[in-house]
Amino acid sequence: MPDQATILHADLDSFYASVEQLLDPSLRGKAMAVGGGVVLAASYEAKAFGVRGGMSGRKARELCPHLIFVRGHFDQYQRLGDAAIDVMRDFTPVVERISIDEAFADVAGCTHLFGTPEEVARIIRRRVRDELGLPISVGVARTKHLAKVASQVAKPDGLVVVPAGTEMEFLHDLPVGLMWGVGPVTEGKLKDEGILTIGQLAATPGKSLRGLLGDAVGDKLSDLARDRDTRSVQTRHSARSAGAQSALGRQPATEAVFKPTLRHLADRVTARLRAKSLAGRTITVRIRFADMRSITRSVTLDAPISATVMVAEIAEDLVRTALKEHPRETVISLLGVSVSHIGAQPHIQLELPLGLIDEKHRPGTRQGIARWSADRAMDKARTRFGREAIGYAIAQLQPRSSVPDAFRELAEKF
DNA sequence: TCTGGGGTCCTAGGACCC
DNA sequence: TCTGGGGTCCTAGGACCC
Repeated sequence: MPDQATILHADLDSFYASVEQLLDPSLRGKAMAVGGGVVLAASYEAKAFGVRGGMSGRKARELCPHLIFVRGHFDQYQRLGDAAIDVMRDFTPVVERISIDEAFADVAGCTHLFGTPEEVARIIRRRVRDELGLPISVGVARTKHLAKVASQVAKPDGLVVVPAGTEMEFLHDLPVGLMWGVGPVTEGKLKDEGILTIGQLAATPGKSLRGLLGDAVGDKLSDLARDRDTRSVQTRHSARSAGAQSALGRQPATEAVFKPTLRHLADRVTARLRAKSLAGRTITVRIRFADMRSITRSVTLDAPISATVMVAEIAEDLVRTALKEHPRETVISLLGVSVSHIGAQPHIQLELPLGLIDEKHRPGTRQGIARWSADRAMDKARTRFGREAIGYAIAQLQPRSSVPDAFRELAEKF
């Protein structure tokens, strides 16, 4: 365990909204949001009215009648997010990006070149402001968790350093909701026990927390509240699953609806897997009904697959079976397809999966290989001519979704 | 308050194995 | 006839994060 505060967590403030205010000066200082039906990001001026990401556009307008909505400039988010992370990489290669607008860095190895971690953090903030025109908050601490909490405390547009040795003091009066891993449900359970601050959490016996929250969450929160975070900054990590989903509004739960939708979703997911030479053994579908309750159904094969039609047909079987189990549900509002148990795409798929797949679709058969080859050819054509240039005819019938494709592309970048 | 899309990890019960 | 114990895998659901 390092004994110096060398971990930085940097987080671009209200990122999408800040970019829009950068691109269009007339938006600066105003309550504005990116999105329409749903708020994807809100400016600080809008947040002052209670507008939050994920909120419906209608609710946002109720809270803030003069709210300005703008369509996103998604290519710019990608470019500016990359540029901000690259500023951190100018100091150290030990950078762990955790989203489009957020990253950890460990500067332990570069302080002899650039000064103390606090000085590095100041330079990063200044450069992102000067070179990109964006506000970024930074936390500096001995552990990832502390650095992350510190950057939240630093917002907006601030810097908070937690010197080594002062961690418990820093955490003591902060609300438990600031901890990584405490959401509304956990916060509610803790509140019911009278535990409101991280100091109170640290004083609660681990055994009680395990009983209240389950073994894993109880142990994790015990450790974090007592500043026992041993995670290091990871520069690489491999994906464990890949998925796609689509909200449908209100659609009848019929084959005519779910078949083309699943084909489209399977195509999106498997194209991404094939682009990284990956394949997965477990196919999971999610169905959300009219009342927003959702169910999942999954099947695990003996061998990994990545062919569009194979994933699509398995997904169709799972949905068909699940809908038969819920005959009273006649309306669906969302479908999702996800592939997990991901590993490298084997060159020749010899293992035969059991379960729902009938013989002609097994990966190791000639048909399976032919389909995989056809998908690879299609992927190449798309790379040259664009995503919309080619696709399974049935998947092309999909109506345009409420979310711009550019945002989907962005969300895929992990 | 009828609410988008991409992920990660954990839990609990059952099947199965030694 | 109240009948072990440990481990792994699978499935379905849920909490959480950005």
